[in-house]
Amino acid sequence: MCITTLGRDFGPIKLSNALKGAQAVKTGSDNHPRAADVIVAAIAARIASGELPDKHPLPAERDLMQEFGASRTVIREAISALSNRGLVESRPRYRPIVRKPDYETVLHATGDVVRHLLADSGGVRNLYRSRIFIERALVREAATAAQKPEIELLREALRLNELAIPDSNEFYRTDIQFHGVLYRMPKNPIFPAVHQGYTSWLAPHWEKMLRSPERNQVNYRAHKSIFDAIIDRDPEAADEALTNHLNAAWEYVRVTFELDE
Amino acid sequence: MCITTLGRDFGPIKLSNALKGAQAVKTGSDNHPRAADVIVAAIAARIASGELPDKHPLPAERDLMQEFGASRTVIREAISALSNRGLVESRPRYRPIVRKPDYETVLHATGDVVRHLLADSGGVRNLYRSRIFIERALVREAATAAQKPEIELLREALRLNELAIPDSNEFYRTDIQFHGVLYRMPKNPIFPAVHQGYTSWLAPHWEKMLRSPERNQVNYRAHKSIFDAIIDRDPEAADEALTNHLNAAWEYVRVTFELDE
DNA sequence: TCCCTCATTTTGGTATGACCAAACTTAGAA
DNA sequence: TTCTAAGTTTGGTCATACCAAAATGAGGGA
Repeated sequence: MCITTLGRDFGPIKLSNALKGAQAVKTGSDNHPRAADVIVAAIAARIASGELPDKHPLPAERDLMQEFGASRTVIREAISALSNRGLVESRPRYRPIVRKPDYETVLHATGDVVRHLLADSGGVRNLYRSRIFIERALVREAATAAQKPEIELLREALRLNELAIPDSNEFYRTDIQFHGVLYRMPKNPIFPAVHQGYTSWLAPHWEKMLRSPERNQVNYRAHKSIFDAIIDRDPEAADEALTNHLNAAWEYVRVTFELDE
Repeated sequence: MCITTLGRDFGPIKLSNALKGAQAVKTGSDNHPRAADVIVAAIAARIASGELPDKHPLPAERDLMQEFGASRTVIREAISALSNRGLVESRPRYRPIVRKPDYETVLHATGDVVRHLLADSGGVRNLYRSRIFIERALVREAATAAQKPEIELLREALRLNELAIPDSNEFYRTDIQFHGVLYRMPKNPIFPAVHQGYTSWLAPHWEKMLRSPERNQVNYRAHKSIFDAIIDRDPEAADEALTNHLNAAWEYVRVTFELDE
């Protein structure tokens, strides 16, 4: 049992200043001598080196505190930081899972902040405009340099999209897939990650939109004309088709949400 | 004074299961009934609403614990989370400063993870390739639709770049500025943020590279040909000039660091 | 023998309370 | 009035404790 005074610790104790400056040679960073940071760095290094393999659980907090000679408070703070940075994935009562970062992780970690940025309509608009910008470049590239296998992937995605016209949910899914093929064409893992970012960040707006086989039909035709322009090796036409398609979609969202511009 | 047993708390207590499920109606989220999350959300909301204005300090931890009726542990965890997400900026011993997120904040918050991704040469290459991809689209856009004021900005940046040829450090800076004008042209805050991401992430590689007035001269001429193509309204030429410029730069880095491909 | 159930042990989530040192505030000296 | 020193917050850290859910293991039924 523990018998203590109930008072808080607002009583200052004045025997300080004796051995000042001897505490933190740890971080090296000028302005961040936090103990947790060292641990974050150490664990991050282990993850990077593969010593803590992907998908494996982190050691127990109580083990870590022994290992690093730190209090549980600090360990938890470190784990929290790792989690927020996306290096580990921590569900509420489970062992945090190591997650070697990939570009999707980065996007995922930022998701929250981005959602904040989208609070005002201008944010959504900017994000969407950037998406148009990227995709225009993607279809141009596709029209210029797409190889047969990629074309076939796109054709297949288009076919599935057509089949899904009657089912709006399925159409939504295949729609994303179709655009996803575009993002995979440059064979650069960054682009699919960006695509996932776009779809997940814009999803709240898109999903609330009313859908219908008629709308789906319109969108499918847009996809088809993009595809046709690509196999025709006509970047200008592809660019224009894509631009029209996405602008029309934006217009639809704009009206639905009664945004300003 | 406090008289306690020295043993840790590994003694399990077995009178559980009685009032289970009565702890956390708070978060609403299925899998994250963490107390800290509620507080994070609450504070984040205040920041978004402007109740906690940008650049103002957060309330003291001890005040927050009263306000939310939570322990200091939880408050700290919440603040740590906010900090990692870039919503507040916390220097070691100072009051955390509220920081309304912008796109640069997002990039900044991810910086660490991205640096991890760049550990292997493939990461750098992918990032750089994505940069080429974006900038190609940017110069195309510029050549197609740039207005006079923007052209003048670009001209000025080019002029400063030329003046800086003898001074490699200055040249490096004006080089970045020149490209920066390109990123600002679409009038979308996302692009400058991306540009900053590129420059800061790639900086470790670029800065170590040996520079010389001769190299600067080459790069300046590349910038000039890009600029010329833009004022000629020739997207193809601009695209090609930019591609050559960045590929040459990559080649230079590749050789310097003896990367694989 | 194998699967399911239940008791036991770990382990994450949270709360207290305490102490230090650096930042902040303020009152008094120059 | 300005500078300085004392006093007061306040962030960083530690140690301890308890709860409840997850993980584990032992025993019983199919």
